[in-house]
Amino acid sequence: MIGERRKFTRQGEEARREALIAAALELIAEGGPAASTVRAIAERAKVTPGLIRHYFGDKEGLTREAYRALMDTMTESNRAVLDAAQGTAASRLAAFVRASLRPPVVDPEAMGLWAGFLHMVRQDAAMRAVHEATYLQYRDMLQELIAALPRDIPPAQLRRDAIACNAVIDGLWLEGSALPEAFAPDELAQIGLASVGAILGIDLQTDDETKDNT
Amino acid sequence: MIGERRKFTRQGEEARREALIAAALELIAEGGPAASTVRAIAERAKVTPGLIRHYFGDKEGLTREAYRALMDTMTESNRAVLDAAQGTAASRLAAFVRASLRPPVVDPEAMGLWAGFLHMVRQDAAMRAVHEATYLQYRDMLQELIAALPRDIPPAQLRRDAIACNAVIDGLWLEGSALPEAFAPDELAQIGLASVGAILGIDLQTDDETKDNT
DNA sequence: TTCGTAATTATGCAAGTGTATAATTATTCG
DNA sequence: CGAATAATTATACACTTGCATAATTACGAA
Repeated sequence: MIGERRKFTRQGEEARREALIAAALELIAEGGPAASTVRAIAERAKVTPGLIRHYFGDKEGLTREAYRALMDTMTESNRAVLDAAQGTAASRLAAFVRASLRPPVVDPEAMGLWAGFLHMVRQDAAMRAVHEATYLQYRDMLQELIAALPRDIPPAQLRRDAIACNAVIDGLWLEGSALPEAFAPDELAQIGLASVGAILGIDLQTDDETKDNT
Repeated sequence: MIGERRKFTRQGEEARREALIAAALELIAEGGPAASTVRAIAERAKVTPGLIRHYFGDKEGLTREAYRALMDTMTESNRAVLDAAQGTAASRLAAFVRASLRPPVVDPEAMGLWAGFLHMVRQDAAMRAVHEATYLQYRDMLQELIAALPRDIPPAQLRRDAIACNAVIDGLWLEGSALPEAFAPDELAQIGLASVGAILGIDLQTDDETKDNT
């Protein structure tokens, strides 16, 4: 009578998959890939390691799906910001940039998560495809916003502008997430707006929406 | 007579430390932090695992010193580019930007290395200090170059300009390293020059040195 | 209620991990 | 040439990892 077998309730495929994916993402964000062991994942998902095999085949399968889920969430969130943005083309672009340079997007744990997956992305073709798709989706949203601006530029320039704006935003996001206390609150967003504006030759800062865009 | 004890020659502290550090860096670059086990490191350095303990105390000690060595090399290399750059302030800045957006700086393995360390940086205070110092050194070089430009701006603006230019360069470096085949050769450098120029309000592209700066 | 089945847990295992300790050997110094 | 010593290797160990397989148990259907 030493070991009472653990009680459990059946929660169905979807709930379990989500719980395991969420657990894996949390662990990678907190302690890097090394911290996301099958046992740690199972414990956090309040489940036994065997379920990982049952639902995902093996740990790599879970990791792949976790990455895909993460990227889907990010894209979805960006899309929501894009759709919610109102007003002129410039103010919509400004809102998009601002959202990318503030919490919860700028966040040390989010960056840890991103970095944790980076080396897997380099070695796994399937994951690299997901990464590339996500990157291009973001850039396309940006390009869409840029194209709507009242400017007169050759089409070839559009791609370059989008790449450049994407890069500033990425760089600021990275630095703000890696060294959070090195920047004043909203300093990143302001620099981002100024830089994107300068690159595109328009003014994004004297827009009314500087304070909030709920 | 089954096991002949392995022959060896004494190579002194410095050589062994360097070999072990180089081995650790290579392994992290190739396969991420998980690939840099004590046994793999020792094998690549043509040495036995015990030497890691002997020279670095433990694996974490080696990892710390490897990171420090990597960062020192990067800073040194940037410094060399800075010192070698000739001509007007604008052309020196252009050379600096260009060097940061071409191989061997833009390189998938270099990025893998950088990403591999990122999560350790978040958790280890000593490594975070090294990271912050390296980042600020790079930004200061940039700021120095920017300050020398023939512009008339308030001093508060200088810091912001440096942060912004650093961010574009970082972002372009990242994207070029993560998706090498997504960009034409030298496309990144051109976009970088155009963007930095736009942010600073000067022209960096019609400079003569566009082609080479050996 | 009973039974079948799929979801879930329990157990076991081979391989790999970092590190401590002991054994050896190359080199230096007298 | 011989002895001392530090550099290097060898061995051992406790722990962790991912995964396979077997045992159970919750739940739906008849």
